[in-house]
Amino acid sequence: MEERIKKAIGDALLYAGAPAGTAYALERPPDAKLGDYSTNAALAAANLLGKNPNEFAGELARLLKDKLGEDAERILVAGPGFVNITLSRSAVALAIAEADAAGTAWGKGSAAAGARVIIEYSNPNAFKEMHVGHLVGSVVGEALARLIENTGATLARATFGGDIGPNVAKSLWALKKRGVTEPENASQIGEAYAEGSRAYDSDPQAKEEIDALNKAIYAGDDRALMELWREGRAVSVEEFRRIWRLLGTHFDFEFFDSDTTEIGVRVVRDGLAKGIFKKSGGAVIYDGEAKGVHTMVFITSHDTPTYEAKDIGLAFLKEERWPSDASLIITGNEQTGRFKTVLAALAEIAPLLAAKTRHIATGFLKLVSGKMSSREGNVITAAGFIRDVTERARKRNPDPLIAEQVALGAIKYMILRQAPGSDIIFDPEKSLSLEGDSGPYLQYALVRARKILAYAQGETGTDVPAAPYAIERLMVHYPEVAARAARERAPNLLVNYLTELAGAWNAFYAAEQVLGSPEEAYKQRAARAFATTMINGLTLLGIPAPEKM
RNA sequence: GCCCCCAUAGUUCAAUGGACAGAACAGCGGACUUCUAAGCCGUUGAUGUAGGUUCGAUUCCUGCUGGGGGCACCA
Repeated sequence: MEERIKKAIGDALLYAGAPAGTAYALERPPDAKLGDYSTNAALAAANLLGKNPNEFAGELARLLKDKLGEDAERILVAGPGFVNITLSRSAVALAIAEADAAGTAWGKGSAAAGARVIIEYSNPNAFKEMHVGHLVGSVVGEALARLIENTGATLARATFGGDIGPNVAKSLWALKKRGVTEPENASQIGEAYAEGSRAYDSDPQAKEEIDALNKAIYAGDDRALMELWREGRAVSVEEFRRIWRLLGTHFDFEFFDSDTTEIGVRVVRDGLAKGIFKKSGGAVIYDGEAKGVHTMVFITSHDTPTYEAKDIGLAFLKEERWPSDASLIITGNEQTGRFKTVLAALAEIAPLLAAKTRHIATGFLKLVSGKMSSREGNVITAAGFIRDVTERARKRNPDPLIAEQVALGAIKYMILRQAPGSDIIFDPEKSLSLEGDSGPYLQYALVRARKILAYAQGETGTDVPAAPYAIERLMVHYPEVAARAARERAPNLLVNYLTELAGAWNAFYAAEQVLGSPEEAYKQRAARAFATTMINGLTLLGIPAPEKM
């Protein structure tokens, strides 16, 4: 529908003498009473042509009436020169029939058809537990992956975990001290990390031992140590996979630090020879000040690579394993500055690779009670958080499977409702609430529609209402919203839309009887289209669509 | 010290340079033997501050105030 209108506007603008490629917006008017679509095309073109906006809008409206024919019921000029289009009931009915018939294909786009996109997210570090912060990246990354896939792109999901470096040494040091040779579970390793961190900061001798361990891990010669390292890593990764499964995500590539050090060091040394990097105090640095980014160390004076060198290595490794047209990296916003430096350096080493790589920051998850830190051992782990919310959801849903779907819906909604990048503040008590503007609100609206459809026995009433219901007119916009959320990498646009859609459905549900009504057939189709739209939308966000609640 | 981000109802969040700044929670007031209450309807309440650009600024620019993050051998 959107495309048809865009084409009509484009043709009308050309006919009216506006320059080709005049930029304008086609959007939903602020009030549904004004119509289904609104454009500022007349304002934009009149400006360029030096004409009176209102007169030009009138001209555009007449031309559009001609072009759109029976699709438009009303085309009016409003305000400073907006042209508002109200769809005819046949055009709305057509869109609803399309939604109903298309099923899971409803809302699928083709804007990125044929493109290969690799997206990196979640990025937990082995030898630590995943905390609620990782939940943000995992949820946002998966939603973006699905949104982009929905526009026709071929997608690869990648995650990049730290499995080497001082943090790992801290954990191994404590495990060794406890005499552990075969780590049993992730929380044991998480505790060891906290213990090692504390010792590193307070005990000079421990610090020395840990630094030595770190070098030994890079060297890889100590067989017993490497065995413990492998075991510990395996236990960590197994737990990560369990949580990813729970969250409905999976990875085509699980990269580790240890995979990227060699290639990273090689590329940086090569760049050093070309003058891209500099030696400074024995370290290899990228002097970013001239480019307005932070100067950072890539290879330390102890000859070990920093995360920056590993990120460079990873960029090459990804390209080698899965050549792409676009590469997205999702991390917490505290890494924004670091990625500016890494991408500035990469732009000098491999301009094409850098040009297609984009860093996307997610917000920090903050507790009302203060910042969390795995170093201080007062983390809320991802697994523990999900468990708590699920427990809470069980009060209303004895079925553990549904409780889990509701809990995950609540958590994901909380994360995805905000514009990506802004911090998420939550009061554990409040965000556990399943009421109001929330995931369960969307899920519940869907369940109500499913209930009606399940009760339905045939279709008796065949009357057609005089005007389309608000819920129908809202559904027409679903494909545009899904496309825009993908284009702008902003899942919150879809979340907001679905919330509005659920509200419109609930209002319809309260005001209209479906089963046994004179318009039963018509209303059943609207209910089916709503269920289809909601299921597809929730699926794109990675929010479960329960059968019952 | 330098760099980046942010500031919107009491609270948590929305708002491509456009129309009357939207929701939700909390508050206040309603409807209801229903396919219906995790719901529905009504209502009170906000753009930190001083300028600038624009026909039009929450949005762009500058100063100020307040908050967060980052800044060479950590990740």
